[in-house]
This record gives sequence, C-alpha cells and structure tokens, in this order.
Amino acid sequence: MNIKKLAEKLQLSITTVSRGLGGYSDVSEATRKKIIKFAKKYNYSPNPNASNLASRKTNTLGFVIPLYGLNSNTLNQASFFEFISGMSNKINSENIQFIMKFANTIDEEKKAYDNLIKVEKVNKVILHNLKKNDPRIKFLQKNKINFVGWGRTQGRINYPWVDLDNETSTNLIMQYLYDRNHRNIAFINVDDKYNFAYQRKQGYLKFLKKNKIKFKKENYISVSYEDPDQVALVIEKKILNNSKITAIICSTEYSAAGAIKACNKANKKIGIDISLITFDGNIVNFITSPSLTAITHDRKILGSKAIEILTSETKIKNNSHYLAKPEIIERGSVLTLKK
Amino acid sequence: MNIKKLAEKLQLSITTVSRGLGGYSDVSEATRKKIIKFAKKYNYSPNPNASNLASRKTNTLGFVIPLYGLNSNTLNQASFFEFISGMSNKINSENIQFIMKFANTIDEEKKAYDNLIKVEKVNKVILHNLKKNDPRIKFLQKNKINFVGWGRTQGRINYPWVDLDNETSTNLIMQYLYDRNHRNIAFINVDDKYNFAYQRKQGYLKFLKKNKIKFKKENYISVSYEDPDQVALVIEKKILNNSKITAIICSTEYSAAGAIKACNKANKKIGIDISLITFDGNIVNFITSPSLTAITHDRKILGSKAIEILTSETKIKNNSHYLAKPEIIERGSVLTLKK
DNA sequence: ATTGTTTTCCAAAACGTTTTGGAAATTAAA
DNA sequence: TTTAATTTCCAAAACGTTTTGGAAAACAAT
Repeated sequence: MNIKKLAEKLQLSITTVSRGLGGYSDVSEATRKKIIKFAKKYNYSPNPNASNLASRKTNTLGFVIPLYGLNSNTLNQASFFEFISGMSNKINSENIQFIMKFANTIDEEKKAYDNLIKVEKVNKVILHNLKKNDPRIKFLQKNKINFVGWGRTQGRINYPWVDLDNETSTNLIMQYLYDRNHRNIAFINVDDKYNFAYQRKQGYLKFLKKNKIKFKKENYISVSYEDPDQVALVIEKKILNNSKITAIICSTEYSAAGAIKACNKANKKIGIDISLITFDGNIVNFITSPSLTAITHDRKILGSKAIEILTSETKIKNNSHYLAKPEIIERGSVLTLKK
Repeated sequence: MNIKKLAEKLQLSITTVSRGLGGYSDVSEATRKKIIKFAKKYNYSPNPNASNLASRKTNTLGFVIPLYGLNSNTLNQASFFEFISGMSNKINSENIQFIMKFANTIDEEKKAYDNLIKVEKVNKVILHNLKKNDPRIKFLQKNKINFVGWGRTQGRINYPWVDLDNETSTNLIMQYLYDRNHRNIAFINVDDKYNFAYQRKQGYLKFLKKNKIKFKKENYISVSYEDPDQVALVIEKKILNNSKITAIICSTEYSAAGAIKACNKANKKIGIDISLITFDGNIVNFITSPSLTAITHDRKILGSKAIEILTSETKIKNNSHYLAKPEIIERGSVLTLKK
C-alpha cells in the first residue's frame, strides 16, 4: 500500500492524504479522521525513504556507542541497556527513526558521526562520553543539529544534557554512613578525568567540609579498570590495613568486586567487621552475606528525558537538563556503629 | 555534493556515474577509476534514501533486541556487546545499513519486526532467542528475507545460524575436571527450556555416559535467574551439604555469584575445599582468591560470521552455520585431587 | 569497405513522498 | 446579493538516486 492507492480508495488527492496525515490545518477535521481511519485499515505508513527524500529532512536520531570505552569509562553495559530501554518507548511513540552505530575505535567513532550527519542526515543526536571542549559539540552546533549529552562536562555548559546526580549520590552515601556513626570512610574511586568520578569525588569532599571532617589522603584512592586483581591488592594494602577505616564506598561494580576479594582474603566480614556500599553492582551485590547495600540511579528516565528534550516542541534551550536522583538500596552490608 | 554535480565535474552522465560506482561492467575501467577518484575527492556518497527508493530495495540489516529477556535467557549484556562489536566491523566495511530496534515487551517485539519488514524494508535480519517453530522464521521465509539465527533451536534446522558450541563446552569442562580426578561433579544450570542450557546439559550427560559415570540426580540442579539469594540457598543446601561433590560447574555468571556466596557462608574455600568453574563471569571471576577458572567463547566471531553468512555472494544455504569454540581460562579455582 | 560485435555511454522514466502556489468551495461581511 | 475572507482541496514540481532500453563508438571479422 502506498499513498497513491490510499488516495484512490479515499477519493482524495495525494496531497490531501499526505497533509492530512501530517496534521496540517488545511485539511478538515472530518476528512483527516477519515484519512487516518483508512490508513489504519489498509495498514499504510509512509515510506521513510521517499518521505525523507521529499521533505529534505529526516526525523532521525543518531547515536554512536563507543565500544572501545565500554566498562572503562562512563559507559557500562547495564547503564547502556537501561538508557536504551528508557529511550525506546518514547522513540516508538514519537515515531522517530533511530540509527545506532557502534565504534570499536576512536577513528571509527569519528567516521560514524560524519556518516550520521552527512549521509544519514540525522537531525538529532545523543552524545555520549563528552570531553571538555569536545569537538563534536562545535560540529553539531555548526550544523544546527539538535543534540543532548548523556553525561556532561565540567564548568560552564552550553548544551542540553542528562546525567546522574553523582554529587548528590556521594553526599547521600556519606550522610547515610555518618548517621550510622562512621567517621573514617574510604572512597574507592576511578580516575577523576572521568566526569562522573570527579563529581562523586566532589560530593565526598563537600560532605567532609560541611561536617568539618578533615580530608585524609589515605582514605581516598583512585584505581584503574584494567587489572581487577591489582585493585584488590591496593584495597587490601591501603584500606584494610588501615584499622581506622570503618566503611568503604565503591564507585564501580568492579572496585566493589575487588573490595570483596580483598575482604575475603583479609578475612574481614563485610557488614560485620567492615561496612561496604557500592554504586550499582547488579551482579556483585548479592555475593556477600548479608548482601551489599548499594546506590542506584534510574537510568531509564535518563533515556526518556533525553528524547523528551530532543523532541520538545519549543526550540531546545541550551540549559535544558535532567539529573537522575540516586536511591540507596539497603541490604545489610552497612553496620551501625556504637557512638 | 550529489550525483548530478559530481557528473558535471566528471563531464559524464548521471547514469555512468551511478553505474561506475555500482561496479557495473558497462563502464570502462578507466572511467570507473576516475569516477571513484572524484567521488572521494568531493566526498560524495549516495543518498541512501534516494538510493533505496530508486532501486526498490535496501541493503539494510534489521536487528531486534528483546530488552525484556535481558539477563533472563540466552541474551546477556556482555554477549550482546561482543556480538555487536564483531558485527560492526563487517557492517562498516560492507557498507550495510543497520537498523536496531529495542523491544520492552513481546508485543513491541512483534511490532518491531513488522516495522522492519514492511516499513523499513530490510533485506537481512538477525533473529535472536529463537523458539521451536518460531513464527518469525516462517514470516521471514515467506517474505524471502535473508536471516540468520543468533542461537538455534533443537532438532532439525532449516535456516542458517551461529551459536556457541555449548555441548562441547560442558564436555570440555568435564574432561578438564575428570583429568584432575573429579568424579562427583555438580552442574548448576538454568531451565533447559533455554536451548543453551539444554545443550550444556547434553554435553554434561554425554560425558558421563561416555565415561560410564552414573548420572546422579542430586548433582544436577536447575536454578532460576530471578532470585539470586534463593540460588545461593539452593546451592548451599543441595550442593555444599553433599560432601561427595568436589567440583561445581556454573552455567551463568549469576549462579557463579550464588555459588560464591554459598561457599563463603559455608566457609568453604573455593580452589581449596571445593573446585568451581564458571561460564563467562567477567565480573565474578576475580572475586575469589584464587580467581575463578572460567570457560568463554569468542562471541565477536559469532557476530562477524553472522554478517558473513548474510552477505555471502552465493544464495544463503539453509545449512550455513558457525559454532564458536569454547576455551578454558585457567585461573586457579580448580583443584587437582589426589587419585 | 562493409558488416557484425562488443564496449561504452546516456536520456528519460520511475521510486513514493512533501511542498508550493494556487483554485474551488464555503462562510462571513457588506 | 455581492464581495471579501476563510477553509478545503489539488496538480505539478521536486527530492537524488537506479534502471531500462537503446545509441554511439570502437573494434573485429569478412
């Protein structure tokens, strides 16, 4: 079924059918309804190729996933799926076309963006893993393509974005531990060149400051993703050997795994001898007994908000943004200390 | 840049440029080279919308990801990314367009396939999580759309597929354990309605038979994905309480996590008091000390083979297939018993 | 030199839409 | 009732390709 046949069935011109479906005001409500009815009946939907071609524009969302950075920066697998899941509802209901590309290298990533803009002519983009002064931003702004950042950079931001509220997260955790009388809290983070790690560090530091707790260098460590065993070793040496530390915050599931290993090795029972709280941790959170208390964010909403911003009727404001609120899931790995 | 302008630059007709780029034999080698040179120079690539429209066909691969089944059937997140990663090289080099859809429900999944075929007019599909007598197969065969299964069903198969060699995997593991003098080996599987689980069970059973070891009902348990804590409990009760069992095979990362928890609770040291070997387990494999010995498959190749089958010049044979070979990564959670 | 083949090229039609610029029909205003 | 304004519709052009059905040019055979 194509528009021509549908127009014949309806005894209307092709133009009217097209405009009716497009919701233009120059077709009466009555005929519009009839057109929609027939379109449904004959299961018609416009050929996107013809449509894009004729209108000289697309309604396509482009999205490049940097495979090379998976699990070694802001993108982890679980968060990807949640984000996508949140997006997909909106995408389906808004009838947006959706092109996703996967890049195994930085070079491929560059090519992928080029292709999206120049060949596929997408009009919306989700930008992941933004860097400071990211060239993609200028590129997109120059080409007047709507985009929203998944994650954001530091400092002044002149583009719309969605992100986890990382600073609040660590603040929340610190408060949670503080309320349970922990005063020497170790924070195992990753390199703060990653924004999420930087933000989490800020939350940690600000809480200390607010409560007039001195920052102890030895309580904060930054580990790499690369060698998990190394992580366990570092934790064992620097954290577990420090008898003052009563609680550990892990910034990633990997470091939580490392912490668990270190604790096992040092024969410290999590939730009894030492408290542990981790970000996310879908898999590791139930290995300990009692299971790990964790902090999570609703990343589904992040995905749907991103689409919302991109499709908002009004011209996208450069300060639209959304912060996913954190939530602590209590499971029992945090001990309440005596005063 | 479009084909018309490029033709002007080349002082050739649009037809010749199009056919030259398409590699047709009715344009001389000399002009073809010149065309390609100019196309590169002016950074021209055909508008896919116009191209699809004019040729009445596409070169598009469709792929529906069932989000609802994530981590609760054959699809887990890590395998998805590996598969995709393997695909993407081929996709880029073969200049295939690629549409991926995500379905949160079975209903959405159905709609997604419909959309791919009828609206997007894809000519290639990757089918995931195949069921016996899967209606999608008939649907695609009827519409003469090339497809390849990621995973396969049991029994006679009349379509091309790629899959893990699950039967060999368990066979390999069993041999590995047997060589180290384990005779009472527990296998923690998931419901064998999932084909991969069924195949793994077959490998386990066949090994027993071949080596004339009696199958002991109490050594085989099937656990669900839903409640990880429950898994740990079952393992503790049924496996760890059975003093004859010297080694455990875990079919999924989740059950390995459950096993670790159970061992911790029962105070059994993995790699010392009991041996453990798991499928995959990117995250859990380094929690224990020594780290978990695991069996993995190269899922990247699975992805690239899938594309290879779909793009093979010759008409796709219904018996093309590829089995990813397993490999044991020794880490130290398996003990060699004394004879 | 003529004819037949093969190679190399091209004009025009087609793909299925959207958009433009107006025409016809209806309603409102005078 | 006539004119003006508004509403509702439509024919034709355009989008950037591919494909069809030859035509022209080059080469080969006689």
